Amino acid sequence: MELSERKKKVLRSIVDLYIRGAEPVGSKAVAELPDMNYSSATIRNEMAELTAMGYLEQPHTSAGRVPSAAGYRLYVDELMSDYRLSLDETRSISTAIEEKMQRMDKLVEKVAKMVSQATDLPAISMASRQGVVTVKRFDLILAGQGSFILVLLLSTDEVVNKLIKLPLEVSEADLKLLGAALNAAATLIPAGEFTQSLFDRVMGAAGSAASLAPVVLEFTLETLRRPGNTSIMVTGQHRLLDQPEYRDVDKAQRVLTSLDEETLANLPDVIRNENGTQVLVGPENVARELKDTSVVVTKFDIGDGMQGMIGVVGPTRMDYAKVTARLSYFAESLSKLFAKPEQKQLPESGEDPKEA
Amino acid sequence: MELSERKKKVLRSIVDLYIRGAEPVGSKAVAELPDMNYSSATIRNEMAELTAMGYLEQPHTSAGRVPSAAGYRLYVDELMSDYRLSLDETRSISTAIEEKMQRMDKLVEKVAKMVSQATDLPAISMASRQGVVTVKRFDLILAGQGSFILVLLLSTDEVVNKLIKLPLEVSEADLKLLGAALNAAATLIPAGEFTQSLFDRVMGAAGSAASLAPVVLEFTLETLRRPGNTSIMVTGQHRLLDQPEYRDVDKAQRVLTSLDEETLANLPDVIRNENGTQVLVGPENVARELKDTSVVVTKFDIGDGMQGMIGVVGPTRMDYAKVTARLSYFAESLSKLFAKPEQKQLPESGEDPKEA
DNA sequence: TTTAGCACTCAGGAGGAAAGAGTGCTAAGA
DNA sequence: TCTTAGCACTCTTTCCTCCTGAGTGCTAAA
Repeated sequence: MELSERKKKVLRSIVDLYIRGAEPVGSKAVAELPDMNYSSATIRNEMAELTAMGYLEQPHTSAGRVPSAAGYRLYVDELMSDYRLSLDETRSISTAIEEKMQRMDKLVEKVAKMVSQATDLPAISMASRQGVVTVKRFDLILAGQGSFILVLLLSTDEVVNKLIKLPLEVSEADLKLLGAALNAAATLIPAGEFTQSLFDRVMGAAGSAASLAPVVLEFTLETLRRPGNTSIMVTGQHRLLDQPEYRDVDKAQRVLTSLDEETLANLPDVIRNENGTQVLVGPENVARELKDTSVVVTKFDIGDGMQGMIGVVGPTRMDYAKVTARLSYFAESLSKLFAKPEQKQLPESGEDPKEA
Repeated sequence: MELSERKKKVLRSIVDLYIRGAEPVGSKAVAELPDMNYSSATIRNEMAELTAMGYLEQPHTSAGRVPSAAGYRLYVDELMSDYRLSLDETRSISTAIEEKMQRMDKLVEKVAKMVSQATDLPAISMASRQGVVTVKRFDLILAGQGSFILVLLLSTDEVVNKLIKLPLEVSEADLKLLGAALNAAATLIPAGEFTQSLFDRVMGAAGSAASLAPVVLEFTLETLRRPGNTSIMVTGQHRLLDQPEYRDVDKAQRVLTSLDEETLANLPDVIRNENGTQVLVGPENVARELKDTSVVVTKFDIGDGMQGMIGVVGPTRMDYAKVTARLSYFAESLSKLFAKPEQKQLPESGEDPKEA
């Protein structure tokens, strides 16, 4: 059933007011809004109906109304006005991103911090491999007394290295031989196809370096198998306590705990596959502990089979418009950054700074 | 002035009781302890004196006593009984550590998680270089169309790599030339001595690859300069909220915030240089925000010029004996692990499992 | 269809009394 | 001289109760 325009307007106003004030909204407050040309009694009737329809809830008889999960859902999907980032906001996000980020996991960490700071909420950041990874190239570098460096160039263009120490002396020639054997037999092979016969083949071809092969292959296998979500990072937990709904320590703790635990590993499953920003309102959420909490997440492309995800966690009452806008901007900026790593371009935006 | 044995016994009992109960301790509670053979009145007199001496405090007239910072200090330095780890505890710590930890920063992360779990408090973990770092060896590996991998073997035996993409084509010969130039001119040179003339020398010797030199040298310099504390990690913040003193959200938030911020960068300065476990009681602490909080830290050796540090943050009332015991055990285990990476030995302990 | 008015509900704060915990002091006992 | 029992006193905490005010739903009039 479609809502009347007026009902939508009332609902939107209530959610907006509730987002700012964190307190149940009464009919009078709504009636006093500048462009609301009805009396509180009229609003009251509308509110009663919206409550009956399940979009609003009443904490108790004589309190105002609070949006229900369904109410938020509607708000997020249809009612909320676009939040335009101000020039200042885009600028500070952009310069933050431009700081070069070296490694994958450092990136995840930094992005999480920036997002958390930009939204004043705890943030999640994650980077994961998509699809199957293989080794593009093996390199072995002698590093002195019985140790060498193994360098793997992966199909994702990640470079992984490991210093391997062995009790026996290793010669340059041995390493060359082993390197050739590995590059011949084990490149472009996914983890699933690392069979015993592959091990045997490498060891056969490696001649005097055969004894080194197992260590190298084990490490390679481990690297290729490493759980898809290479790194995940949560920061800014303390910002949760800024939110009035988490002045209740128990509530706060439940949420913080489930952020700390591996609950978040499930997050990817919940996220729809499309790109774009997605809002998980309260009960739609990953973990039961998060049922009074909303999660806003966005995916972005890192290129080369890697996918990134950033998100924030906050009260269902959070300012979806603002949070969504900032997250999207982040995601967009990051995608562009990775698309053309040489010429760090950032999306144009914020020409007309104003808030909605 | 030395305290009488009885005063010490009373003080210890009060701290112990307060640690368990988190509530001011009255004379009656102390008198009722199994091996306390005095009446509450006697205890009361002792308590009055201990209060006058500054070891105890009274929240208000009719509450029991609470240890003052000086009281905790004395407790930690002299009174607390050794906490013997139970067999179960040592075992679970040991197996946790035995899981191999790949990279330095992963290690820091894992250790922090384990410590936090073992102590039920937020934990800090940190690994940092000691002294000056240099490059032991440069390697450049061709990686296809205009990109190559730079591999640095540092004096700490860390291996750092970076995939460098350049607009121009790079030839194998160029890389060889550049590699030779780098190894000749820039190995064993600390960051402080990366002068312009060194840049010039490398570029001169690199011939046709001269244009690649600056990128490589810049990255090297950055790596060598990277702040001593390579990685720092804080986890388990949510456990702080378990402690009754942090049911006060504002207090909790202040502490969490200062954990999140870079306040911790100062930690190394505060820590005495000796090894061993150190307790920072309340006001002795790093940041003003932590004045109602204690920090227990231990250093451990990672070898090769790297130093590790683990610690926990909790209420001044925390169970120092237990926390100290667990931290020390962790540190000891980790040191041993790094001393002989091949034969993972763990310290013997917990033969006689019992709590003090 | 909208609005004014009114009776009703209920959370939250203020005030006050009572309970309970703990103290310090005094005087008696070992 | 040291220890302990007893008691008056202090102060927090808890539990009432009462009151206020915000907000509602309903009815009747515009």
